[in-house]
Amino acid sequence: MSNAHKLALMRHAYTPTLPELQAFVQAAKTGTATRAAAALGLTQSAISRALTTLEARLGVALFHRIRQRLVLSDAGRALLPEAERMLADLDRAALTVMSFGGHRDVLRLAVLPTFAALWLIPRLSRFAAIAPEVTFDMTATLAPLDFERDPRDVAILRAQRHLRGAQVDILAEERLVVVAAPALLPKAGMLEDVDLARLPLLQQATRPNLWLDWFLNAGLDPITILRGARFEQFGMVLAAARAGLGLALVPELFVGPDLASGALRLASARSMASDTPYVLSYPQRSLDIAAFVRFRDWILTDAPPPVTGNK
Amino acid sequence: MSNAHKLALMRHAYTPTLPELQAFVQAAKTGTATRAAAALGLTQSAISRALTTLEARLGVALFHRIRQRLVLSDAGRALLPEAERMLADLDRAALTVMSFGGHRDVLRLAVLPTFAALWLIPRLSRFAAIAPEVTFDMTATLAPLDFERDPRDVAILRAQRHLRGAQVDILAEERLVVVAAPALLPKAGMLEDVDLARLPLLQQATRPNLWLDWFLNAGLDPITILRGARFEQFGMVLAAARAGLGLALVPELFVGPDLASGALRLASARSMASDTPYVLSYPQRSLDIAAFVRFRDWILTDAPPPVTGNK
DNA sequence: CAAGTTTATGCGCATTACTCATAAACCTGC
DNA sequence: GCAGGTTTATGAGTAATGCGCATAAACTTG
Repeated sequence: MSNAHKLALMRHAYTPTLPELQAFVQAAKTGTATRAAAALGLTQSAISRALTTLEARLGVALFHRIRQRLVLSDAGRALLPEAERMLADLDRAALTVMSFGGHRDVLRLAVLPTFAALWLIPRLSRFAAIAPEVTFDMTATLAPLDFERDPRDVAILRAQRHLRGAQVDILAEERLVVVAAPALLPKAGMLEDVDLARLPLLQQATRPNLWLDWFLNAGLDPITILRGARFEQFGMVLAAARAGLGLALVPELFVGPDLASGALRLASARSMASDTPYVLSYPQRSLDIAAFVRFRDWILTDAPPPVTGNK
Repeated sequence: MSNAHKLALMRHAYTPTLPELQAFVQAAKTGTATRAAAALGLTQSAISRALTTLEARLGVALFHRIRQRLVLSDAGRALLPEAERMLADLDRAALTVMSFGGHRDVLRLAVLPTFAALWLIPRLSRFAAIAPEVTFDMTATLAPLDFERDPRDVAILRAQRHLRGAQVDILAEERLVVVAAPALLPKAGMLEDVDLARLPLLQQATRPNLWLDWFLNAGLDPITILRGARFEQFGMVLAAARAGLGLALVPELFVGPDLASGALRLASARSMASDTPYVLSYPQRSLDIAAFVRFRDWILTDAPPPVTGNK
């Protein structure tokens, strides 16, 4: 018997099984084998048996049996967060992989949520038309990825031109414009800054300085500038603007559809540049993926610029 | 049938089993079911069967079968790092929990490796005498822990007096002394700095500035100061010093045993203070653990100070 | 004290994991 | 081109595991 074989047998003996871990986690969370059984669709004796075999194989008590309750021991307390995470990881991994079904090439992207919703996803049909065999696994991110640890293929976010461990291509500079529902604006023309300041200003929680920057030279007090409902994502801000709740200062990239439909109008003739562009960032290893290379080439050259102004 | 029951059945259907994951990872790494079988102590048909059931339950091909080789598909490529990590996590969690066996209370500590080896562990017998039911799970660390993510109970390291998300108690200020094997030193008296500089100076890789700081006012060139064998941990530095390889500039905390035994002698009459103390850091939740509270009280008040000089 | 709850366990069955044997496909050296 | 050796996939059957049913014992509650 080879050493690998011996090691595999030993590991098989002490490694908990999934049914055991599932029983353990539910018993730990509910405090009784009976309730754990209900949660797992098993009988109480199945749970009891699983806990017994788990404790036997690990050689340690995971629970104190105290007056018909299962109370975690120190060992059980140590195992619980790790078991929960492992079961969650397994579930997530399974669901992630299952989403690959039916497609040959899958790109895994992490994208700023509103950028994804308002800029990228609406354009994906053009990419799908030229590369129908490629599909996407898209997740939201607000921070750069560490591609040495993260299995994803590419990130799209606002970032400096250089990121550690990644190549960076500029997608678009960010320019911010002021928009509002037409009902909130005069019938014709644009508003001056002093006029803008009289209206409610919708705030973006992750970009709290935007209105301060906009009104930098307007001589207004910060209280005036910062009052207004606060929302966590630009998508929410835009929804509030469409609802007539106030003025929205948002990336020009995001307002094409609402301007085109008339749901929103520009409220000021000027715009404001941001110092941080939207970028595509990806690890060297992604260049070996044909689907990624096609996507990158498409997004860098073929994606048309955003639409601005009423048509 | 309750909703929880229905969900459990669905999840049971799509969740990979451990044998399936193990077969998948080995097949992915070796490229053939035959070699995976050898690694796992199973037959080739067991591997083939496991891969088939895994792909069926996930509804996606994890391998391309290309001329009698198993080549990972995109889905397989996505799953592999996660599956490897999950199996490793499970193994580590099992081994960690198994080490709790036989003890009622376990403290999980992360400690600087040399501090553990030379200061803490030698004193643990005194703590064990007053708290025999407490045992330890001790790991090495060089960096502060993020206690929101890390399940461990306490860290002992050199750090500033304030750490995010942790309470910090000062254990000891660090003072550094110069020691050497007696054979390397004159029969009596201490050396002046100019005399020290003529001897080989043992370097500590993670503390490269120590000798620079020591000789700050000695007017020596850096080349003289920095030459010498380099070691990654103080334990290694001390071993080299005992071997007569040169002078060691090390924390006074660590040299008690060697000074007491005569294996090392002080080579200079002066010492040098460091600006960063050794601290105990721990999250609020650890205060609910009786064993931890006893340990903290012991180490802060009862642990005797280090021994300095020949006795 | 009765009725209802819990856990642990004997017994037996259902399901899963695996082996053995083998067909089919592929590879390599001659 | 062929023999010998490799691989995978699969039918058939066995071993191991997971689980349900029933129940004793212990505990809880009104």
